[in-house]
Amino acid sequence: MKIEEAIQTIHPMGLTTKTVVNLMYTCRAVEEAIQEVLKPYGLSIPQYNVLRILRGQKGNPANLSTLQERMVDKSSNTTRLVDKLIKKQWVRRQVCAHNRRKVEIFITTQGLDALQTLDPLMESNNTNIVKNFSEKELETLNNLLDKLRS
Amino acid sequence: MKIEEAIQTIHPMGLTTKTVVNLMYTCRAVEEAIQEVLKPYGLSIPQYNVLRILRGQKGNPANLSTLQERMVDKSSNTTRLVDKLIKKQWVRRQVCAHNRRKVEIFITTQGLDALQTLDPLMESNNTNIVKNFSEKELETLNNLLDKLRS
DNA sequence: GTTAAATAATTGATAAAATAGATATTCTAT
DNA sequence: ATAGAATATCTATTTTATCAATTATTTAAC
Repeated sequence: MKIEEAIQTIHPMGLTTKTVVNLMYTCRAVEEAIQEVLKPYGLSIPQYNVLRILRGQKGNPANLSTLQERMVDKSSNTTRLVDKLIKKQWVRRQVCAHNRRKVEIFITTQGLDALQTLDPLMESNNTNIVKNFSEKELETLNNLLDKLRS
Repeated sequence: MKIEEAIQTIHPMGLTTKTVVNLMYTCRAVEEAIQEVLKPYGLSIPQYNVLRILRGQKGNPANLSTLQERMVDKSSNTTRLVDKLIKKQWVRRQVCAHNRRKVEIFITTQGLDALQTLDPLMESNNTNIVKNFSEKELETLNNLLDKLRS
């Protein structure tokens, strides 16, 4: 469905505005699908994102500021977000020995287990989202998105 | 900047996952820029979106459910969102005469004025976002986004 | 016509997120 | 060694979002 049809706009938008609206609208649609996958596990998208970053550390901890830098959604209070994950026992927090302003955050075994359960669900969800795309189209889309941020 | 670089991922992602992450990351970047434009006016993106929909009605009111359908971000409580706009005196609400379960929402003159002030700011922000794109590239991007939702 | 089901919106209770300001620690320059 | 700036995180507050339950009205069935 074309974006004008999707949001039922009466008056045609300029190509520029249309592109921005389309990006946001499409992103929401994708996020809704992801949220559905995460919901049974009581995880929000930013929380899942943090777990993924921590797993990527391969045993090394990450500071709060490192997490913040790498997060897709940089907004909000990362301390609180991590609090929630600690409550679920999926991550662990300890003060950094070398710089006591810093805090080191580790993913726990239980956190890794949760991710492992989610991996195939996420993978199949993502695959489903792009199911109509050729590899070339995906490359094109990625390049255009990269360009939009430059 | 390529997406892997932007989020500093150590391990390369599959093309599928990469595309989904890229979409979300790029959307956040665009939204941040828009929020900066709206911030001085005390407007959130969904609130702005509602004002735009109401202006599109050209004097005709919209029901809450209509707003919800057309909103880019369908989440959240539309009643309360409209409450905020009423408090700012940018919209007006009245019970629908034909179907008293329904409510009719109108944009006020002050709301139209606010939008008119915002129009050039938004336009130039959007133009800036897509400044490196040819018309053809924009068409391609829109088509790919449309396809992603299908 | 009266009851039951369906629709439209609101309200209330939690939970989550955003923002600004405060606290603690380290670094730098004197 | 100490004051001031910079860094890193945390806390408190406000705002938004989520979800279920409630109210009000209309439609449909009998």
